[in-house]
Amino acid sequence: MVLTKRLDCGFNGYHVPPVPRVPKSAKGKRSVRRKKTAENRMSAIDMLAAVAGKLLLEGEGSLGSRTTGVCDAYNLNVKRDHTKPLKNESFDMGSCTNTLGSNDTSQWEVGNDVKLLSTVVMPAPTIIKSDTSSRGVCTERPSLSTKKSNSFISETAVYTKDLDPCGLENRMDVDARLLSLVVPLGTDSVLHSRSSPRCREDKLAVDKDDDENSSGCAQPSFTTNKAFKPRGLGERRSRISKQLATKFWKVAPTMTKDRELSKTDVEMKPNFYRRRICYAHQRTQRSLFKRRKSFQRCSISASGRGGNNRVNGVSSNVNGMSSYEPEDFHGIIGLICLDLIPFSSDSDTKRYQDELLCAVKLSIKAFKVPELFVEIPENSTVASLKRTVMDAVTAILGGGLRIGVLVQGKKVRDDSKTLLQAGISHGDRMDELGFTLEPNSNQTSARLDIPEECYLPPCDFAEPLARFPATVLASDGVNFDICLGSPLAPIVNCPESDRDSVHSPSDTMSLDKNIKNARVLIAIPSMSVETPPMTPVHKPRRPELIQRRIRRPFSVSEVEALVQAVEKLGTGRWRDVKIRAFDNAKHRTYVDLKDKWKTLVHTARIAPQQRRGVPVPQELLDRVLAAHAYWSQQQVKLQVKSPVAEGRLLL
DNA sequence: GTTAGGG
DNA sequence: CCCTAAC
Repeated sequence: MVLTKRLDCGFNGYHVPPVPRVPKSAKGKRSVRRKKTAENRMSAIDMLAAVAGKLLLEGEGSLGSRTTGVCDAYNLNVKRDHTKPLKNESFDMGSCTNTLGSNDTSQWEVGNDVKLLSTVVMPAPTIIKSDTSSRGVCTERPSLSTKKSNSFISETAVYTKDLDPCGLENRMDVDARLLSLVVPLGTDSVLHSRSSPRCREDKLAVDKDDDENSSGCAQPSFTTNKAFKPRGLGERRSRISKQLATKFWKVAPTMTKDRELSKTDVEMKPNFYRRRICYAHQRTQRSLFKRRKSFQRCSISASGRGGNNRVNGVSSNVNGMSSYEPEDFHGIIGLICLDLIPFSSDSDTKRYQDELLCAVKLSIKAFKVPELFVEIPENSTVASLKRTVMDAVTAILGGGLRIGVLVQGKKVRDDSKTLLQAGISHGDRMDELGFTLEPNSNQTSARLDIPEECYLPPCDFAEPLARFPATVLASDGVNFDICLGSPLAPIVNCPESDRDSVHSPSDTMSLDKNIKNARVLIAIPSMSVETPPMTPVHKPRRPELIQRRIRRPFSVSEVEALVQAVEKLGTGRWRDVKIRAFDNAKHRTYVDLKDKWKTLVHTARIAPQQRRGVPVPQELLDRVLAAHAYWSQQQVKLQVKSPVAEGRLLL
C-alpha cells in the first residue's frame, strides 16, 4: 500500500527587516525607498535557493573532530579572523552553541587548512516576526543571544566580499566553504509522538498560516526496516528530511521502533519549529565534482553511505544503485529572499569596511518551501522517508538553480569580476542590482532528452497543483513516490535510463528497470501570504541565457565502453561510436565522446600524478594510447594513399 | 547532421 | 562542455 502524504516543508518565513535602500531617483520617499521590483525579489530568492541547494548538496563534511556533517539545531558564530590576510578570507568558527538546551555544546573548529570563502549564516529563528509576515512566532529562543536584538543581520549576513552569486554555482571556485542554513520546521517532527506534551506548544507556535490540513502534531508510523538504515550521508540527509517533513504528515500513529533514530534526534526534533542546520563542508577543488557526483548517484537510493563521502561515481556503479542527479529534477523547491544590505556602522563591520572597502552583505529575507509531496509505503521506515524527502529536496535545490547577476539590467557574465568591477558596491547602487534565475536544466538538450512522459513543462506557480508523478523503486524494492512542491520552476526531468554505458550492463541493468518507472510529482503550491509576488522563473528567461549543460564526468564503465568502441571503429566515426556504445546515453553526444576521447588521450599521456577526476585504470589508458596510435596510423596511411591513388589515376 | 579542432 | 568552421 502506498500512502500519499503531503509534506509542507517548513522553510517558511524567515524575515530579515530590510535595510532601506535608496535608489538614486527615490528622493527620500520611504515608500519608494522600500519598494523593490519583482525582479529583484525573485532573483534574490533564487540566489538563496542556490545557496540552500548548495548546502543540501554539499553540506556534508566535517569541521573539527566532533562535529561531522549535519549539525542542526546549532548556532554558528562566525567571526572573521583579522589576523589572516584578506585575500584568503579566513574565518574563525566560534563556538557552536546548541540551542536546543542540550548540554552538548560542540565546538566547531576550523583548521588552518580550511578556508571559508563564503559563509552564510541564516537568521536565527527569532527573526520570524517580520512586519510583512503573517506567520506566527517561533518558540525557539533567540539563538544568537550575544547579538543585540535587531542586529541579527550581522549574524545572518554573508560575511564575505567574494560571494559571487555565480560563484555559488561554480563549485570549483573554492577550496572549502562552510554554510549554515536555517531550516524551519513546519510544525512538528515526524518523530514527535502524538502524546507528547510538546505537541500543543509546537502547534501554537507554528505558523499562523498553518491553516489547511495542518495537523500540528505529527502522527507518524514507524516500522523497523533495516534496509533503510541510514548511514553516513544517508543519515545526514535524513536529518534534513526530518525537518522537512511537517504538517501534512498524517500517518496513523504507531510506535516508533526505528532504532536508527538517535536519542538526540528524538529529543531535539519536536521542540522547535525553526531549526538551523549547519553544514560544514570541506573539500578540495578536485574533490568537488567527485563528491557531487557521488552524492547525485546515491540519491534516492536506499543504501546509505559513509560519512566521509569521498568516493566517486565508480562506487555507486558497483553498488548498482539508481542514480538521481539533481539536474534530473530541474526545479526549485524553495523561496528565498535576499536583501543586499550595505554594511552597517557596527564596529565589526566598520573594520570590515575599512579593509574591504566595498563589502556587500547579503541577508536572507525569507526562505520558503511551501510544499513537498511524498508518497511512501506505509511500511517504510522513517529513515526511508527522511531519505526520500532529503533526496528530493537535495536534488531539486542542488541541481535546479543557476544565478545570473544583473547590474542596471545588464547581465554580468564575467564571473571572475569582482563585485566592484561589476558595479556592485554597497550603498548607492543596490537597487541597480538584480538577479535572474536560470534553471539549471540544460533547456535545450534536456528537454529533448527527456522522454515525453517524464517531462513536466514549466508551470506558472500561480497555477494550482500540477503534478508529475514519479515512482522510484529503491534498490531494496520499496516503492515510493515523491512529490515535490515548487513554486518557481517546476521543471522536472526524470533520470535517464542511461546512467552508464550500455556496455556495462551490470552497472545499470537493475537501475534502468527501476528508473523507467520513475515519476516525480511536482506540486505548484499557492504562494504564501507573506511571500511577495514574484514573476515566474521561466518568464524572464532570455534566449541568450541558455544554460550550459551540467557536467557529467565519465564513469569508468563509460570510458571502458568508449575505448572498446573506438578500438573497433576508429577515431573518426563518432556517430557510430555513439550508436554503438552510447545509444541509450542520451546525455552523451558524439561530440561528447569525441571530446572525451581527446581528454583520454591527453590523460594517458600525462603522468598519473597530474591526472584529475575519476581515476581511469591504467589498463584502459594503455588501450587508449594503443587505439589512438593505431587509428592515427591508419589515417596517415589513408592520407598517404589517397594522393598516390589520385596520382595513379591521373597517370 | 557530422567531424574536427580550438576555447 | 561550448562553439563553430568545414564538409
